[in-house]
Amino acid sequence: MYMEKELTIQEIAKLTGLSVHTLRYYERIGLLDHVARTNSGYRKYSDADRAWIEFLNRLRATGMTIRKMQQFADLRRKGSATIHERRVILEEHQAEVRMRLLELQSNLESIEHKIVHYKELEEDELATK
Amino acid sequence: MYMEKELTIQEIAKLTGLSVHTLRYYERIGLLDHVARTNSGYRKYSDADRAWIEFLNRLRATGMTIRKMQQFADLRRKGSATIHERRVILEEHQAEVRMRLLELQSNLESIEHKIVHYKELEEDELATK
DNA sequence: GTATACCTTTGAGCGCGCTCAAAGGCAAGC
DNA sequence: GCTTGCCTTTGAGCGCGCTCAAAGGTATAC
Repeated sequence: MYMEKELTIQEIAKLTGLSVHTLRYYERIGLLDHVARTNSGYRKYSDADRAWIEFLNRLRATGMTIRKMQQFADLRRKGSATIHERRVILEEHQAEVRMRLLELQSNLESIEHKIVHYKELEEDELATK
Repeated sequence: MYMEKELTIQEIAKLTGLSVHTLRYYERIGLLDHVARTNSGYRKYSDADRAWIEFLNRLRATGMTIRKMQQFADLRRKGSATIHERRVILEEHQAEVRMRLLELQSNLESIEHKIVHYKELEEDELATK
């Protein structure tokens, strides 16, 4: 039988890149379901917890606000009846991220032009010395 | 002779997308050089001001912090002797933005996979009804 | 000349996403 | 059994990037 490894808060922090403070904070605000505890009250994280945290990390890394992630987590708690609603949220988010990517690329290009301009100025500087 | 149009704070706000509050704030913290005034003390923005603000906007849109922008603005005030230093800052920023772009694309792909997964779940749901 | 709609400055306040402090309990080593 | 270093909860604090409030001056219309 496959035994799931249970992780301490330190271990899950290391694996997910979140701080232990942030892990407790995310639980407090409902981003994570109430995490299982040992007899003495210490948190123990399951592989499912880990997968969910890593998904939250991707939402966060793409700029989703905590409020939106809370909405998503709430729907998830309600079960499979909310799958469509969750997909809609992700699709809206996807569209936003794609737009931001385009803008980012466009702004990056402008900055790259500026860099070229500075290079030319530096070369002129050298030429007249 | 080409006459430069001088713009009121409202006009420059509309053109650059910054609020009038933010324009005054940027000036206070040294992102903008002291802007010219009318006799009665009202700000009047030049085309050069406008170009600089639009450049700041691109730095901001690509995630440069205000502190970094202040450094850049300080170098700019010191004149052409700092061109090389400014280029270095922009190149470092460029590298960071490129990395963030890659991460963003990778995270977006994961989210897109999740969307596909949700679609499949929805179809299964329909099939069993 | 007065209403109203702008402008000025300075300093305070806010929303976000954490981050930390306080006070106390638990686990493992010696 | 005591030390060291972890864990718990609750509530306060912080840094960032604005955003607004207060108090007062100015410009234009009527």
